[in-house]
Amino acid sequence: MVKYQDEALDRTFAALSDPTRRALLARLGEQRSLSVSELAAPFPVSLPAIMKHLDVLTDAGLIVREKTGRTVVCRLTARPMEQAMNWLNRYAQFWSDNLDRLAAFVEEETWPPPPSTPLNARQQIDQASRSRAGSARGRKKSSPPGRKPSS
Amino acid sequence: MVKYQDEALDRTFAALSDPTRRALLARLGEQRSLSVSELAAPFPVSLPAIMKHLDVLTDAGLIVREKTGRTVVCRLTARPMEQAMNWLNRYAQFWSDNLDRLAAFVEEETWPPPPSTPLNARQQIDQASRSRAGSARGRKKSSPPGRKPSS
DNA sequence: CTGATACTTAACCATGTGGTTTAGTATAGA
DNA sequence: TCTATACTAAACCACATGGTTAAGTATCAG
Repeated sequence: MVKYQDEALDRTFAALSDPTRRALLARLGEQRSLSVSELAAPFPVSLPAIMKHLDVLTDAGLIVREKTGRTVVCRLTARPMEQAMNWLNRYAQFWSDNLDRLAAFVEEETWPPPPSTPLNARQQIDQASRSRAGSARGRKKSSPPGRKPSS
Repeated sequence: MVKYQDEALDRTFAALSDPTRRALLARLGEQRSLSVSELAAPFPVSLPAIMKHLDVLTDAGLIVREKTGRTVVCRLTARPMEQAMNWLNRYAQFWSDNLDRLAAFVEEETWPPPPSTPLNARQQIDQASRSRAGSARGRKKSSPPGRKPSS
């Protein structure tokens, strides 16, 4: 039943797992619509390589392409991203919960400084993620208000 | 500079792109700690196959394994998930923004019926996506923008 | 018509992924 | 000590991925 969603998630996460593709999406996020060659220009790989990435993104439903004359412009679509977000959100509090227990010995690592946290979009989302956002980065942080799910 | 993060995202998204691995994570979310064989039991694949999945998850930093005697238990860690969330969040409104412009002709597609909308997490997100959420699943069957490759 | 531009297809290659079976190591228990 | 249990390692396979080069096809500009 939830199978279609499942496959959509597969493709979405798989599509997002490549830095080139994430960069492509990011550019489309800023420019809203770019031709294939404009899109490909900044990357050090061949056009066909970019084409394949665009195929993957199209396949995942993350972008659409429309041809006008001989040029093809790409634009973002959002639904799959949403699904991905939903999946992550669904388990978010479980993770934060576990994180608290693990925090002790996982808190080393090589993290770069808080990277801009650029958008206000964060504000909406933060309502859902604050509970762990705090504990995860600023560890220490006593038990977050997040509810204890199991047991 | 942001390179480490980048690779971490690669691995995180890649790890999440497999349904078996998502299911493993989900179970760990509910049980908090399970042995390798307990973890593997419900799945129709061989133990070594599960082992490989666990390798991938470990590699992505999504779980940790600790050995006690001859059994190995797995637990979740949360940071990579957070990063993934952050990445998605960062672009969330760009997408919804673009989606609004696209809504018109993207509203076909083959999406399954509104599937349970399981968590309240959705409510927060909806603030960002509502505007298109409605129009997006109208499903009207116009011209499928899905690529017409040949000819 | 000619040629450049914009994209697509095809063929190929190296590597990675998800799975198998088979064999191994290590610990718990009789 | 012997054996079952719990996990790991190795070798192999089919197929997907990310890249290449080279050869199309289609459209716009002269």
